[in-house]
Amino acid sequence: MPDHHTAASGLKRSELARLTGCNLETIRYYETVGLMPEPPRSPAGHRRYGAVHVERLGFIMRARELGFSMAEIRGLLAMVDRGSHSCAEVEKMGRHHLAAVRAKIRDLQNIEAVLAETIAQCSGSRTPECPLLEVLSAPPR
Amino acid sequence: MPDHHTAASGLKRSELARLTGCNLETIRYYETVGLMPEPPRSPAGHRRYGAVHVERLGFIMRARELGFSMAEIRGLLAMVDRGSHSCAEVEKMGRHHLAAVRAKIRDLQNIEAVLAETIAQCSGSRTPECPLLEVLSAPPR
DNA sequence: TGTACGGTCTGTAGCTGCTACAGGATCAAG
DNA sequence: CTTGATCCTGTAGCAGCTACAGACCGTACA
Repeated sequence: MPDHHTAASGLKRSELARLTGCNLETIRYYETVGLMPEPPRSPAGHRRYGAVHVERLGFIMRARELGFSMAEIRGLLAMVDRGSHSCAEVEKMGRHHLAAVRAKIRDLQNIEAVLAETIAQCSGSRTPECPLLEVLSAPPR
Repeated sequence: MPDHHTAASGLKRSELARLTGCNLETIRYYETVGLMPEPPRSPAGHRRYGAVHVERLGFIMRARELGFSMAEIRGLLAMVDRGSHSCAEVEKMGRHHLAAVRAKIRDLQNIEAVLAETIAQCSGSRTPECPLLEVLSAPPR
């Protein structure tokens, strides 16, 4: 069997990308901004990733999926690295982010209500002018 | 009475900003990207805005508040300018945008659920490790 | 008339979180 | 040994602004 890359040699960037589902270029981006550690290089200068990098990238991607900003992720990773992460500190960040998410949901729900209401008036198509354009054109009373 | 700016002379940029609540620099930005028309200039090259610009900027700001993208606003403004805007076309854009808003709400609600659930486990603080960090560290099963 | 202070002008760089090239080096298969 | 895929770096672009530098301008006060 073709055992190209042993544990010692490590994964190529494209392999890490496939494995994690992360975009190829995004990996390099995470390295340049310091979220991902710079991996060791092959003699020719090619990146060789290990299990550490797979885990780290997974962490970052899950955090991104939960909407954490890069700055927040940096903070989370720092706590992980320190090892002695106080759960309270992590929880605080989590609560803070949760509040932001809820605020965003409320904003969008307001938008949704206005849009839905306005468009509902539209659908009769009996009205002479377009209600949506009227809402946008009118000063907010 | 100090009638500085008559209808003929027009508003300064800072006045338009104050009047509409729009950021000063943003007005120039909207001009460079073609959302706002270039205003006439005073002999010294200073912008002089009229009622047209006040209305236009209001339209843009209300559309932005409803979450329309610049491209969409460009489309809406084009319809307004054509005058012969088919309400059906506007409605279609509106519905499309509404769908996008609802999708975003759903995404955020999923995030909210995961975060809230995880953090709830946190608050006991009896657990040895932080549940949020565990969720982020664990592969998605 | 001078001068001080603020407003306005332009161009350009920065922000977030990526994505997409160009142009060169390198690797792996045939 | 050649070909094609992959890798490398640096750089520019996207949305939607925001902020600064450095040069003008315009007005109030003395």
